[in-house]
Amino acid sequence: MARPKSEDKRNAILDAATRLFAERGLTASPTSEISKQARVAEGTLFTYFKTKDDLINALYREIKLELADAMMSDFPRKKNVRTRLRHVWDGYVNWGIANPRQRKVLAQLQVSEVLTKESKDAGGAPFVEFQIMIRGAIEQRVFRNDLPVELISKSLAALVEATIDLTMSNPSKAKRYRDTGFQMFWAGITK
Amino acid sequence: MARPKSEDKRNAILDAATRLFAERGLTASPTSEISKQARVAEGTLFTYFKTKDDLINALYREIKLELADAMMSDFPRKKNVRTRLRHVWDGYVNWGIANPRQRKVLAQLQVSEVLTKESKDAGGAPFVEFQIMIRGAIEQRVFRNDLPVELISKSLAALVEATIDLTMSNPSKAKRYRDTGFQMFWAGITK
DNA sequence: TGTATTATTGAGTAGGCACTCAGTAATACA
DNA sequence: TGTATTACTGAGTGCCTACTCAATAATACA
Repeated sequence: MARPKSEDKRNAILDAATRLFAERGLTASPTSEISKQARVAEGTLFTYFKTKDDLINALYREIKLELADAMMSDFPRKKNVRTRLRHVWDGYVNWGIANPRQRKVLAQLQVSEVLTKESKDAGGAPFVEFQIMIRGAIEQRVFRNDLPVELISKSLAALVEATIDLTMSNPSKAKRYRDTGFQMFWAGITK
Repeated sequence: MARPKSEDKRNAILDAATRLFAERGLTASPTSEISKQARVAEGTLFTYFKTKDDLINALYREIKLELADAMMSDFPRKKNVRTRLRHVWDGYVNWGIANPRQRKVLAQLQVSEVLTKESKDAGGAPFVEFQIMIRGAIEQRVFRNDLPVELISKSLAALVEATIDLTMSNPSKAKRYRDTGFQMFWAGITK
């Protein structure tokens, strides 16, 4: 085994990358600066991640996992569809407000050209339970006719994003935006 | 006046940039490659745009203008709100399907760190008429209570984007997606 | 305690990039 | 036609970047 790698250092590197990526963008954040902020030598960064692209892909998976966690923890499996969707909605909104940097980085990563197909698949994996819920609800005719699964999940994501944006620029109305946004979403998908 | 600049060359540069940015991303598209594809010398690029960031900002405005044009041309000012919104919806969807590259580039630009505040303002300007329509409809109580203007415009954009994504991956259902998406949007915002 | 293995360091390297500039060609205007 | 002005060219420049590597230190295990 010899000397083991340190989970702390790995996290410090990912944290530093998150901060820099959010502030300056992916390509304006050199590995020299990332390692400096993480308080490790530049070479160390490359023992934890083979290339900068590797680091970026790892960060993507990490953030997706966190987000899925925020949405699916304490998921009320026994309750009705509306309640379950509302749970997911709130989890997403709260996560976005509490983690603006990760959210900003995620937005950059999703349009970047460096994510591999494997990373994209891995990023979607934690959301399977959510997908299954949607499919179940479609079969039970909870939603309006012929709504494709993707339209539902994408519009949820989209409306949540809009809700977070609004809340960030006017935090005192947080509760109202969260309610209004969800009502809008629910009215859109049900008959 | 001496020798004038050529509108053609300027467009060729912007076109080449659009193609490259869509395929490889902003930062993986060197000015040497852009000028090569535009069939001009690299120096020429810098007589039309002072810096690469300048070029990017100019491209952003150009694309936003095209999009606004697609949404607002033949705008039926006399018809009711639903019809007008549907017009805008269709214009946006059709533009996105017909111009996948520009759409992809726009997505990249919007999260990039190079857009100036001036460019962002300029990019929003062509959509004022749309904003005015929304505000008018709110005053006339067409929508459900207390919907913020931004939530309406952002969710329109978001649902259109989702609709376009779906259509691109399943073109035979184009018409259905367009209808379903809009119905969903309309049901969401009205009471 | 000794040893094999691996992490850590940071100066060094090669490659790529945005941008320049001196020479040349094209155009507007007198 | 002549001239002033400006566009056009592409080799050249200096900076910055991702990544390497030889030396050193830390750890697991016998």
